[in-house]
Amino acid sequence: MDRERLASALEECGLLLELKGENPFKTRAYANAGRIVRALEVEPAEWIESGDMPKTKGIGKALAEKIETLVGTGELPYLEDLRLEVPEGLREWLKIPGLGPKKARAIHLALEISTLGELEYACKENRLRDLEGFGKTSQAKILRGIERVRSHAGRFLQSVALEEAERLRTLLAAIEGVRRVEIAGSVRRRMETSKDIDLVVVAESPEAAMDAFAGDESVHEVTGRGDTKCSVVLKSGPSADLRVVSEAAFPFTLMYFTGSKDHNVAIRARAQSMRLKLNEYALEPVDGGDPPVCGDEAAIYAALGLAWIPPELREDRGEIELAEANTLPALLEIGDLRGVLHCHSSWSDGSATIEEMAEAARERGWSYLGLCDHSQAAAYAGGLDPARVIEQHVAIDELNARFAGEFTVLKGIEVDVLADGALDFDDETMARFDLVVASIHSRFGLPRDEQTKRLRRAVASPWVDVVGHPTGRLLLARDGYAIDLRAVLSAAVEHGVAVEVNAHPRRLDLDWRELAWGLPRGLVTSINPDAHRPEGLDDVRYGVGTARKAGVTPDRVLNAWPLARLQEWLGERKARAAATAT
DNA sequence: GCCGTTTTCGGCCCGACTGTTTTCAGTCG
Repeated sequence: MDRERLASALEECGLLLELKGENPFKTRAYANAGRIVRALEVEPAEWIESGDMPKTKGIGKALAEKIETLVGTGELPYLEDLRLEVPEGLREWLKIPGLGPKKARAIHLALEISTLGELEYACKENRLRDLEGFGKTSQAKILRGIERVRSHAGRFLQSVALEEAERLRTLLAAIEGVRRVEIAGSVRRRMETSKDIDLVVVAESPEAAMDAFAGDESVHEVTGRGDTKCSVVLKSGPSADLRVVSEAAFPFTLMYFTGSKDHNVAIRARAQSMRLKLNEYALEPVDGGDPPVCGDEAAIYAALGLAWIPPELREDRGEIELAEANTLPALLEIGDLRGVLHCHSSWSDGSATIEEMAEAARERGWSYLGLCDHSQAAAYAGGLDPARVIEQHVAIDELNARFAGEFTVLKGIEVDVLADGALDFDDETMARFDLVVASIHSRFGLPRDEQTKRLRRAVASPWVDVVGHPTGRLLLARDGYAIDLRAVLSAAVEHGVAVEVNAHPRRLDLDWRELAWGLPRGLVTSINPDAHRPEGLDDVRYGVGTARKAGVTPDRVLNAWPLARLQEWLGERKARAAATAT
């Protein structure tokens, strides 16, 4: 049993206990255990064998026993029983805004229904309206919520959420009397997907700020409004919350609503241990006395004996300890990028010429572009055969001659990894490239062992410099193929191969959690836009967000290196590969 | 369920908002 499956099983226990109406702290203990497992550095079996498992904070006697059973037998009778007790459809109800475990349970018991469809029907039949604790308004709200669950599954890509958040920030900043406005929440932390958008403002007239926010034409519906908070649903799908606070409270509110929840809990516990109380308005001594003056987030962290923690790292994954020791990484910034690798042109499935792509990269201040069109096996994408490769290289040589050293197009390829792990070209053709990205585009359904073996074999090929979108996931659409990713990452480290962070907002693959696992083991990455048109180059911003979440510093990113260093690295690899091939 | 330098029971982060209620429980972040 791997970490993911163990964590899911524990979290499912927590969820089912919640729906059963158990002690909320008990349910939290299971959810917490799930999080602990997901953040493990080792496989569960090793965790148990080493004897560390029962010693882990948050794992007591009961959880230790259940984890041993799960890992040992692959099953947990306790969970099986819970599943029988709680109908499956009930879990879906929790995605409906305003419907939590207590109310879901109350409806289930009173009306003896348990699916989304039944709930919808019950609302339309006015059966919720007459239930104790419910009414006409909440029935209508639940009905709208069901539609929302169906149409959007409740989460949105970072690209959608960030774009909307930035537009709203601009809108609010332009209002007279608005002194400060910032994006908070998971968008600020650059999560790969977000449920909603959070904004915090300081305004001379909160009314005016909320009026502008609620009245904007992008707003579909105003779902709540009080003295300090206004909630809306946007036409584009996400909901957005605006909070208006005083100048003095601003940094506290910003920090609070940036989260993550786990980070906040840990920070509050730290404050408590220092006899301080932290909330979204202030930091105050428990025993009275003057609260420390905090004009910005950095001052709040400083008052808690910590260095300022970049929002992307606030996930309670060790960042607080680093901040305490003042050893937080100097994270990659978008301005650190010197070029991009892995882009397509009209030679395969891109929509722009090589020159147009190169010019677009130049306009963005970069000095090189790794052109990696598809190889022949990707026939659906117009993959190049060996003859077309030679033609393309002539075209690139001509273009580079015109750039006269001011800009360089690298002769790359996104070579298909065939089902058995072999590359899509023979050594003669492979030897022609400056840069090789190896990706899987077919046979996603292979068994986990075979898929792992396949990609490990590709990583071990001396021609390969970078692994492309290593899991093949499409966010909110398709899970990645079954693979032992950490085995692949370990192989990449062993062979000095980089693993890309595919920056397409639908991919963000490699996942930041796995990248964070690889970094202390020596993993090198590359922020690859995988652009199929010039504007696609701007997707690197999402990849940079992902890299920052993982704690990536510029020295670990191929395309943050100056061209000379990159070429030296690629040249050495190619020389070794050529020697092996003969 | 877990935890413990006030330790084996009693607390576990905490405040705003909503919709239902005449004083509050549930949800959310």
